[in-house]
Amino acid sequence: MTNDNNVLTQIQAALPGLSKSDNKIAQVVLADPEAATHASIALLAQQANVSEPSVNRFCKRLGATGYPDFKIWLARSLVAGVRYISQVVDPQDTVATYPGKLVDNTVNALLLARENLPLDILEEAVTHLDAANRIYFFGMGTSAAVAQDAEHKFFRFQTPVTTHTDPLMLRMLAAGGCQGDVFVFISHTGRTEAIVDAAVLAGSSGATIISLTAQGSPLAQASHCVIGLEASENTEDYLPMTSRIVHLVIIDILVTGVTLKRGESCIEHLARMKESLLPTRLPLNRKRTKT
Amino acid sequence: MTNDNNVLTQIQAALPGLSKSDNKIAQVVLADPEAATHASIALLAQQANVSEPSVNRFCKRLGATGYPDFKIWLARSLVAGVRYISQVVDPQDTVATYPGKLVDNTVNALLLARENLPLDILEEAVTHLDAANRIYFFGMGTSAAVAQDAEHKFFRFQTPVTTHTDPLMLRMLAAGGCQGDVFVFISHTGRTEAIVDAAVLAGSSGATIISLTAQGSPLAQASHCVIGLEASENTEDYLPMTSRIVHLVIIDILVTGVTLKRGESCIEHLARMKESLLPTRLPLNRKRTKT
DNA sequence: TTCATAATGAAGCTTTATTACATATTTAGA
DNA sequence: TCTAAATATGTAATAAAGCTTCATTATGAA
Repeated sequence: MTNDNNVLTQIQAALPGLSKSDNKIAQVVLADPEAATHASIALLAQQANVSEPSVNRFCKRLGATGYPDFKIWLARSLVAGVRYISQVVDPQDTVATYPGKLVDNTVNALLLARENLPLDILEEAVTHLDAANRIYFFGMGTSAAVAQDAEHKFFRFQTPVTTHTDPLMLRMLAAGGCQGDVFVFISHTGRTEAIVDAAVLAGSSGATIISLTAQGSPLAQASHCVIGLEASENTEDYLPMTSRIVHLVIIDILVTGVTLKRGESCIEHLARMKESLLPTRLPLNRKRTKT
Repeated sequence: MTNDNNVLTQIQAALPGLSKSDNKIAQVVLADPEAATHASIALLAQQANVSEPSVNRFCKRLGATGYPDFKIWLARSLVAGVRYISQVVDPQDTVATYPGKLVDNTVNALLLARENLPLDILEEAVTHLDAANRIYFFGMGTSAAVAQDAEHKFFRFQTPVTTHTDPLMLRMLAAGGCQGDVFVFISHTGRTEAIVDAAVLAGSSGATIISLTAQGSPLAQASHCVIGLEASENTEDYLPMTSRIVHLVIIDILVTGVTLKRGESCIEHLARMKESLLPTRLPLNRKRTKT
């Protein structure tokens, strides 16, 4: 198999340059990939009106070693009934269909991100964050919630952390940055003017600038350490959905990275913090009445 | 196959009651499911030190029609290299391993949630939110970020929305609730005292109480409409990670539900809001220098 | 200990997939 | 427009893989 291990998108991409027989096979597979995983080569050949060797050749051309191997790859492109292709919610959708689509899209975005995780850059970011004297998270709009989540996780380390959304605060803080400060800018588009301006300002202040944003965007260009993500296609029509989820998982990765770097003592510290919350919790299954 | 279409968890669950040979086969499969999907029945039998018919019987006992069918089910339990079983990050992990594990766990949590989406309750929640005169989101700790995200999405509808974390505010707002108010409580554990107290207070105020929390928790018991999620096992050791992601996707579902319910005019409204942000964005790829 | 029951493996059989080769189709050049 | 090479497709034989039957071995209850 090639580096793209999703057979369905691969078939779809190859569709234009396919021969007559291959095209017929592709149609049958795309029409019902689920069924194809259970069909024998004879059945699939019959459904596509081609010979069995044609099916075999089709599989090999796609990079599989043969038909059974192809079926395995195909099965892996179907996640528990999830089509590994982004699905757009449209007005015809009902409660029976759109929730699954939304989950599927999120899962797809995560799987895509997983394949393109920039491990070296993540490691670099972890090193910066671990060594930081002070960490600032900046995000606006949807990314404000991501920044808040990041703060909530990072404040558990001994390093001081703050989160800001006010553009004026951003400018002042950015201008006042110094060696040992780490600024983390979070922006899906990487084109929010206030964020980019602050990043540029911070760039000439001696602070380290990490950004969680779109590859190649103005924000990315203004950063020392870019955790760049491929923008997903058509799923962010009116509200950013999948991108913020991916950002949050990246935050998880950074937090975990710092935790691992600091070792045992840090884990004890985390355990103590968790313990501190116990008195705020009710026992499980104790029904509360009037208070 | 049975109703549980994840072979790995199924094997793990069946492990105790397995015969000697079956156990050996199960060990080999669990040790490297990826490899098992590519192995022939002869190879797998050899690796497990059992005969080929034993492998065949093992597959049938698990509900497959035979070995090839078993391999297909197995492949579907491995999503693009993702093990459909939660993996714990341990101190031996490096940057090459833990990021993938974290993504995998998140994907698994989402797929688990997808299979157990309470569609009728989601629809009910959408109906309440659509009809609300006023919406309040309450969440503390990690759930504060989820609540903020929810506010950021819901404020786009014409309904007034606010988010709060202050326990005193919670109590006052809850006590002052009235018909037409919708309170959305977000809590992973469902046992945060301040949240549960507020929910109980709000319960006798005429307002509608929706909660996004653990099934059967005290918070769930105090709510009219519980979007309950199965707590994931061992992945939330020191920091809540996957649960908040699932909550965010549920928020997406609720937002989308209300959008669909309101129809065309609402989409136009969303488009206008999106358009309003354009002036805050820099053009793509324009490099910023000093500002 | 003995008998019944379940588990396992060996050998042959069936199904399924692959290869080799022949035929048809397309494409490029004269 | 025709011809020749290259490519695509199908037929038939071959090889591989998986399955079934039955004999043997292990296990457990009386």
